[in-house]
Amino acid sequence: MTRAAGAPASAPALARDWFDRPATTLARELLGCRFVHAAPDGTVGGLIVETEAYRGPEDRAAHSARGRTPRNAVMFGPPGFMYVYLVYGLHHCLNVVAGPGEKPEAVLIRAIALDEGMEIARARRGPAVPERRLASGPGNVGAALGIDRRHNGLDLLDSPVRVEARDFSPRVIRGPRVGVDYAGAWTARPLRFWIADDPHVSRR
DNA sequence: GTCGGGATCCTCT
DNA sequence: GAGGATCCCGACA
Repeated sequence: MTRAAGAPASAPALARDWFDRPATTLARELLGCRFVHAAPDGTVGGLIVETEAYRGPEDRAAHSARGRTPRNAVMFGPPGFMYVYLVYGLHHCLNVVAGPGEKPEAVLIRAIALDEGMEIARARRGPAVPERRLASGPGNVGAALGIDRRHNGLDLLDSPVRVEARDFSPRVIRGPRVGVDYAGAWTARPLRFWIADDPHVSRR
């Protein structure tokens, strides 16, 4: 992956239509896009390098599999919104709601290669954490970017959190998702996507 | 109201 | 590789 060092280039935020497609497609297309959170204590952002697609109600691993609830209601809304939830009572996982239309699909952001606000991320994660692990793994992404349940339901087109178009085409590898052993036939489906040879990917 | 489980991560062995 | 941390959510009574 090649990209100029130093200050990240500014790219236009993506339009609603861009998010309006199945999670499998969106999970691929999000790789290489910049994810940015302009928090009150500073801006942290970087390139998305690892994602997982969670399909509609038929996907037993997806939170939408058991129907609409107060927690997962955002998934049942329009695409381009954030779905944030707490797992294991500790970690906030960050999803982008996909389409098509209001089909309850979403893409989990599993790893980001930070290129902005590294010192802020380190302050949140701890001084001993190596750079490549600052936002590697879904729980770490939430921690590094300062995302929690207060961000659930935010519009990526109109909030301090946004996604910017990518300016290159990464080489993408796909494989089974992580931590969904309970999902029957869906466990082995290759719905996890990552950029080949990127050191920030959580499980290589 | 109660209870069991979970889209994780880190430390220790 | 194993196990603990930690608490919200959803199912059920």
